[in-house]
Amino acid sequence: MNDLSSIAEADKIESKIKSKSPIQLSKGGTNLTDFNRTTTRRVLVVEDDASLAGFLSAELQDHGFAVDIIRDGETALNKLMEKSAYDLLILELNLPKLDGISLIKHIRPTFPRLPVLVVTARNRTEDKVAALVSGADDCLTKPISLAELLARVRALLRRNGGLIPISSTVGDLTFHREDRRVERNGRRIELTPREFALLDVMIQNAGHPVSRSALFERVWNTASEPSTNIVDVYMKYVRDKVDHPGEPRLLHTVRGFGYELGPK
Amino acid sequence: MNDLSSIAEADKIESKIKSKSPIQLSKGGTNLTDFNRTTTRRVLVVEDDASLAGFLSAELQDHGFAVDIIRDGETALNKLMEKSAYDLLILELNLPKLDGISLIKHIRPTFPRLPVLVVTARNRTEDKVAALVSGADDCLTKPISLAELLARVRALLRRNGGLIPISSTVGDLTFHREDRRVERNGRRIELTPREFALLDVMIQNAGHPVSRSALFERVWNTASEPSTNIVDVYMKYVRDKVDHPGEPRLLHTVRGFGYELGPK
DNA sequence: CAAATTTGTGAAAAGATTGCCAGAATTTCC
DNA sequence: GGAAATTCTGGCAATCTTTTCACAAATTTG
Repeated sequence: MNDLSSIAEADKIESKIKSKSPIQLSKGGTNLTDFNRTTTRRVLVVEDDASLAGFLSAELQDHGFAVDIIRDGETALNKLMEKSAYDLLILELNLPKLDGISLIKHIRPTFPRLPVLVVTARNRTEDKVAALVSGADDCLTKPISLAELLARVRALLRRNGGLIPISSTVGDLTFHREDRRVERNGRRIELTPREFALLDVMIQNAGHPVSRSALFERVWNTASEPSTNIVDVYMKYVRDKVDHPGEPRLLHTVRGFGYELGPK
Repeated sequence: MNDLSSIAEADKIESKIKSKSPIQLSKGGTNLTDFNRTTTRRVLVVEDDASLAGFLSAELQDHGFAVDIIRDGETALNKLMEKSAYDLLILELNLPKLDGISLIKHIRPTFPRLPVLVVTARNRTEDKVAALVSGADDCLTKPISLAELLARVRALLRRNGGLIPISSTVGDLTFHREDRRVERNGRRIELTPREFALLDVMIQNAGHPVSRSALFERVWNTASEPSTNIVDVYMKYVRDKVDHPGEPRLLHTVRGFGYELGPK
């Protein structure tokens, strides 16, 4: 498993592969957005068409995911129930033994946060709606575009944190989750718990703007909007510790939206 | 026609539209702060039964949607063609002048992605099938359950996974709705909230001209006509960032009407 | 071609958002 | 309990965004 192969490199491969997309997508996406990931995301593909399953599996593995394939709904349900080790479920709707929608309904109570990406045939939009109504998180229509698939898989994994890497690196900033150690350029950065949580969310979304409300929800663990400028204040605290004068800035403002972490 | 069009803002529109004006039920109030969070979704209800139309409209509005009601198919078609200003179409099949299925067939070529939710009477499964075949995205059977209606409307409008794609590509321009990222040719494009909303509407209507008033309605979230050249000014801002000198132009002027996004 | 209409451009005023600070409230730790 | 660290609030200043308006440029019309 070529786990550590940087995703940016994998994206170059992507552009070589002829896209099976109906729409011509831009060349490769030029994704500088996923920085070094140090843990593997585990994906369960439940798909009864062998060739599509093979395609999905190969592409996802090329992009650094660990993939298991199961061909029918019943086996998938058993596997999920006995082993809750997946970060994402990719699901065909027409499945032998237990259809996709029933499968979602069965697993949702047990795994309320597991991201489920549904794959449907074209012209079956009522299925699509039914899937979303019954608890799928996202939906793709055949024929599947590789770029779109990867974009959505990443978006889903990013949304609720997915599987959290033990350590991450953005530019010259390293972030060690388990022992709460943060360094930039060898210099140790001491963060308070909230500051750490804020930088954690930024790290998990490195290269992507994060909205102020998303930050508030995840760092302050609440469902409402911030009623004060608390997010901004903490962003300043973290900035003061991370971005020293003379160093290139890592924490950028996205005006009217939120903040973004990344070299620029 | 006992229109409820007692809303002041409707005045200007009435004078401009030649045929019978639809009931204007959009709630006014351009709130700059909330347009960033959640753009108000605009729903067109085409329903000939006044009481059902009223019910739908009231409930949808209570849940934060802007709703217009039209009572016959022909007027609906005109309104849609004149302004591509809706995010969702809710459609009765039995309509005066132009039935629902014909309406769908007429608008699909122009609005390939507009979500259409059809409402049918019970015991008319052949209608249901016909509607789905001819391009409807989902189907509800009377009597309508409110929870079901809202669930399906939301499913259809879901930014990621519904019918509106998480990211779109036009030529070498890629647009990531979810995380507010826009790139052309690998070059990152930073947009202010309004610029982003404007480009979003253009992207959703790529390949088709969008009228100036439709842009104003959707980007500025209002029911009236622009009283200044604000749309043109913002189009220039977006152009300056998207169409750099030397690159093929993507944002074109459609004289006397509005603008169109697309390679050409 | 000139007049009329429509669209593009620059600049400045008005409006909003974000940065920053000082101090108050809360929690943690001894 | 008290000191220290952390978290939070509110306000003002700096910065950026939005809007308006006057005029220039482009296009259509007569």
